[in-house]
Amino acid sequence: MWDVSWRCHCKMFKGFSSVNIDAKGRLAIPARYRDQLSAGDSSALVLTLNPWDRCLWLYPASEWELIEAKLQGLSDFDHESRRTKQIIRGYATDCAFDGQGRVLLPNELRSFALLNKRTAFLGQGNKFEIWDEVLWNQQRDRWLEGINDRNGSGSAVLGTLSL
Amino acid sequence: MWDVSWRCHCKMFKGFSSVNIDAKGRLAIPARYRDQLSAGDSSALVLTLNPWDRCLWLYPASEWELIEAKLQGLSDFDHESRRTKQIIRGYATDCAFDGQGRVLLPNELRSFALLNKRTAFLGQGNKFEIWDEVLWNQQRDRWLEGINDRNGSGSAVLGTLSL
DNA sequence: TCGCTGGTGGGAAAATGTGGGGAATAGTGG
DNA sequence: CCACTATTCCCCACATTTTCCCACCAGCGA
Repeated sequence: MWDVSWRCHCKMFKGFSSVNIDAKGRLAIPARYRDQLSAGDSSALVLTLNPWDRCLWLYPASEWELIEAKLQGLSDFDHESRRTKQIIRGYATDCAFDGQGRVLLPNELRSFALLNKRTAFLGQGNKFEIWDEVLWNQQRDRWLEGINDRNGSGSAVLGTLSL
Repeated sequence: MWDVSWRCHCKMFKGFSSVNIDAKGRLAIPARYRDQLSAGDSSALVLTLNPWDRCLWLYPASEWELIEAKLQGLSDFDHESRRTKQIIRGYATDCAFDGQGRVLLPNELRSFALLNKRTAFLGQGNKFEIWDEVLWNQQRDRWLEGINDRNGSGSAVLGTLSL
């Protein structure tokens, strides 16, 4: 059995940025994240699909190692696990940013996530999520509306959450 | 399972202040809170949105760590949990105050909370809430009017509360 | 009245976002 | 195997935004 459970990392990514993808398909990483992402010397990044949402995930290479290990541990006999592995690993792409701190998004990934120009860039703990901005706003608003309706009846998970 | 349950903190924030946001989007933190907020040396703060109301939350960085830990514990396989993480973490923004004790509110957050100039600044235990003043007054009045109707029938949660 | 503290405004330097040219590389077909 | 095309990469230059800092005003207590 594998035990690549969650570790405490110095830095968790968080925060929202509205960024543009230029005509060449380059996405400018907000400057405040660049140091964290290129941990030390290597500016190696891994870009892949989010298996649950129409968006991309961007990992620093060091974090990706852990994901890779976790995937390794998933059984091939379980249909769900097999698909997850295939998607996440199958579309994982090495990338790095250029002198201006931009990464070139491969066409396949860009079209999967329906990315055009206006793009939402979200810190999500060990990774970043990259959404088409319109799509992201829709998701967010739907959730925010829903959360009030669910109030009281609330979900089991969130019912106990005190923020 | 995580057990980051509620702890007793030295200081709980409370109290109301009416503040202005200037033309550059800077909010002046009332001076009496500054020492508490910048616990010791670090003036690090985290600003995010309140998922239940149209207002912002301002945490001292140390408090945010606890929230971060709670979010970390939520599973990615549960849809509801995933959204919660995405929203709260996705909009969490590091900030700090400048030499004059002001914080710059990111545009995204300011427009989410419909903030203009007149702003209500409310101590809420481990955090502050930042409301558009008009909106806050409306919410408050509506609540105060409604509470008479609810008397007796009351909510299950509040039913047991003795103040 | 003076001096202090807290709130407000704004200017200028520095950092960041954006576009695009052209060399290098990879991919394609004859 | 070569030539041609398309893509990727790396660099420079410019416009804009952000950040930092200084100056001012208003209120309060001594």
